[in-house]
Amino acid sequence: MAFLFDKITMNDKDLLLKLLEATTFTFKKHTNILTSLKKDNIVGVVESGRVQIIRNDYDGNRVIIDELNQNDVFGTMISSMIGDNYDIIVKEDNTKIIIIDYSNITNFNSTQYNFFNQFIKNLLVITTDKIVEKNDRIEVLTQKSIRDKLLEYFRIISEKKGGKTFDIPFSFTELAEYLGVDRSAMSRELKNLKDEGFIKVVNKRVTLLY
Amino acid sequence: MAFLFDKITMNDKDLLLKLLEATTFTFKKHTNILTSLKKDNIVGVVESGRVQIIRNDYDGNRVIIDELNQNDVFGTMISSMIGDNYDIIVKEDNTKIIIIDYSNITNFNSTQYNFFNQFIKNLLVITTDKIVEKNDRIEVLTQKSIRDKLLEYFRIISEKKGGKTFDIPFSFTELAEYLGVDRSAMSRELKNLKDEGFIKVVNKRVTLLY
DNA sequence: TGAAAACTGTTGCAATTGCAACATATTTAT
DNA sequence: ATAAATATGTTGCAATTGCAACAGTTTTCA
Repeated sequence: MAFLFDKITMNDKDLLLKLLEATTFTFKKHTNILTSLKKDNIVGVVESGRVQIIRNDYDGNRVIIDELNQNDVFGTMISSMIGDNYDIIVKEDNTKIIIIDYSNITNFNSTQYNFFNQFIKNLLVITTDKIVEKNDRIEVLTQKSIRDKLLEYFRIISEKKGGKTFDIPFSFTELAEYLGVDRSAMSRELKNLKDEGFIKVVNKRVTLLY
Repeated sequence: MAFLFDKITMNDKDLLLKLLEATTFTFKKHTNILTSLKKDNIVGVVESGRVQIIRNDYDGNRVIIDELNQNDVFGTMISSMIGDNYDIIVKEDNTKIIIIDYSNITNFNSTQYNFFNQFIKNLLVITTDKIVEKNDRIEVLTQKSIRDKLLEYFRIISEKKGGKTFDIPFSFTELAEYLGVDRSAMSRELKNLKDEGFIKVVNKRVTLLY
């Protein structure tokens, strides 16, 4: 997995964060990070813990837009979220987040600091990886039936892990949100897939039987 | 809109493209670019013309993953597409595409070339913009009904344009693919929205009446 | 220009889905 | 340890949707 401070020494990282005026925050579980931020165009790095980017529909539906663990990077589009029913919710106590003002990155004059170049290259790799992830999800979401959404989702995970057995990194409630379908309807369709012998499900472990 | 060669002089651009061993191709309409490429991890820039990134389902459904016009950037995840039913289809005659090997960008040592830094910053901005676009589409796709998908899609366009009237940049056939729904069912729901007085549609011009 | 291809609008119908409303089970927080 | 909060599994039912099959229109291109 791409890491934002790859190929940058510890010392250079510290200097870089100072030059970019980065700040580290520690959050309690359930905190909504957005309300704690002053700037609206930032890059966030999860130093430890876990957060989710959520959108709440006008009609009460939740959508998990992103799920972020240690070393994951988010942000740079926060400005488009403010006042638009987005939440960035901390899912673990003592989650530590590094916040960098995005304009400090794009305006940074790197001629004197070699490692900045590596930093921005890393950031580029991470954002392109993220596009691939989004494309995967779009592929899943454009399937027409719940069955096809599940099978497409399983196919993609299975392909990544390189095997017919894998763990779902979600609760079933969250999986339904990820797929954009009703939880109970998904539950029913999972049962159908099991009964018809397409898959085996034990806890969060799925095995494709075809 | 972010432009890959922003703040880079014409001369520097030419030098940059030479240093990155970029190649320009000219394609005829209907060409599938992927089959013409040797490398599988590239950045493409549409110099002129129009292309679409399409995925064909196993069951014959098309999904428009991306739609690219002049100056748009694509690629960097092509490797994950090969053999996975993706097509990059040229939609206009004489479409010109600049192809850059992605590894030439990440491995480039920029200490001697100042403008490379600007280039990679531009690329970063473009990819983050693209993430915002993907998030928009995900938001649309996670709506549960065709009606809500349409309204959410209209809401986002309307918000961008800053007005209740706007043009749909798709054919209706393509819009249905973008929304991941059946074309005729979408057609029916559009009619319902019109009949119920929520929207007005003249050709590709939509007006929100609420 | 003229034929072929692509797009659009419409409708009946069967299949799928969301929703609501439960009962249990599991996890979290004090 | 216990109460509260979340998550899970299930089902009936009404509403929505995909699909198929048309006819008519517009666009493409040789």
